[in-house]
Amino acid sequence: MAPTRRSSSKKERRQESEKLILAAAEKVFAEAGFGGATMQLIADMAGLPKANLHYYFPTKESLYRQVVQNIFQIWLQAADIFDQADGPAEGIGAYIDAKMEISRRHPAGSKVWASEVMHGAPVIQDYLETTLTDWTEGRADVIRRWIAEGRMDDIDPRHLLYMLWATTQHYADFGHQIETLNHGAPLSDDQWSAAKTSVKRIILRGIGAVQ
Amino acid sequence: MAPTRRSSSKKERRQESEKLILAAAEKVFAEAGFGGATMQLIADMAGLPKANLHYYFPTKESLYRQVVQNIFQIWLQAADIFDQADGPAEGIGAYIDAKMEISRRHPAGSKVWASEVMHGAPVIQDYLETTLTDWTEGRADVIRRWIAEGRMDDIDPRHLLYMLWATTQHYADFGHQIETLNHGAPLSDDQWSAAKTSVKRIILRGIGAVQ
DNA sequence: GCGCATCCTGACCGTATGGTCAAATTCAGA
DNA sequence: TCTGAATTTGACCATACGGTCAGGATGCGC
Repeated sequence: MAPTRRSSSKKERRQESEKLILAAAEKVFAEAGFGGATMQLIADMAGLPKANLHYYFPTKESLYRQVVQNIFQIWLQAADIFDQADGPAEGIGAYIDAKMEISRRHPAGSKVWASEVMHGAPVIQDYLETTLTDWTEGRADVIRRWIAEGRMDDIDPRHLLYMLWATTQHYADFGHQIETLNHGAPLSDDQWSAAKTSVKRIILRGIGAVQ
Repeated sequence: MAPTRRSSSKKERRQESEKLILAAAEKVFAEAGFGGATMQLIADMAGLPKANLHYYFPTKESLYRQVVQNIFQIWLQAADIFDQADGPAEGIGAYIDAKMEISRRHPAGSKVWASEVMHGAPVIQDYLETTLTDWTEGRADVIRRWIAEGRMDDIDPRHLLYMLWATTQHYADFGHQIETLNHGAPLSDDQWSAAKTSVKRIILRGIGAVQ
């Protein structure tokens, strides 16, 4: 009745190892890119011998694929907010908040995703064509409904979505540049808050959803 | 009096060779990242033997550095428009147009720049700290003046600039994603035009520079 | 035509990388 | 305590990469 020790079953330990490796891999892939990352570096960051990585993930590419997929999941979750809102000011505002928070808490993931897409999405092209396409069209419909209801200006939903993605992810992907322009210091709580406010204000007023 | 042959002096030929190599390098670095790019690939794309590359550029890093610097120059040139304008609607509008055009005509360069910054700007950190910092502060002053003159709302100039960069460069850096969401086709002339219009409309109204 | 500097390139080298493997270790279940 | 499956790991391998170099080709100035 008590085959579980203090903390872990066999499966749990396996999942923990995978999680540890994936976290290290995300960092290294973000910092060096797929080509610049080495299994040795990831192993060192995870505090494991290199051969152990290949026990859990047979190839570098399979490890990378898993990292990218995990990021994509986080992306999609944050997007649910969009639907639960009943108007553009609330929905898009909450979406901006959520994506800014991801950029702040999960910058490495954002960079890996950006890198993957920039290089032509060699690994997750199928996701772009299926899940992302579906999601985008769904949200575009919501936006079109808002426009039809007169709750915002007549803006092309696609370009609005691109702007939302671009603006929020910029704070993660170009975080280093922003930090440099901030006298070398990471954005403070207040500065992050100001960033969110600025982005929301400009976009929501820009599409005629407020005022 | 006619030491120049049909087309080229010694120096001119050298410059042409360097240009050819730099063009190939930009493409390969954009597609594969610094780590994923190989001198052999660049050589093949330029139609030259690998050893020839090392004659013009001693190391991979020196070649990469040159590519990044060239992109930065194009960036800065486009920014002059900002100053020549006498108000935010005109100045920022023209800046958006210019940067969108660069994203369209020079996507590889934009990707290389994004990749460089995302990886912590190992090669052009000094540019960020000097030239880009100066440029940014100069433009922020212009924006503050416009605000003081009541020609636009009171927006933090930094976050406005980040939004301009993010939005315009997104069309280059995430061009593949945009293409996929456009049923696999590159944006047409009309779609590019619509993109520019959307971006300008949202931002200029968002900051209270028009209407 | 000659001499010299520039330019070009095939062959080569040391290193680092992704990946393999077989032997050692751990550990749940009987 | 015993057994077998899961896990861990140091040593190893083939390959690909950045970079070198010596020798050959080219073309300008005289």
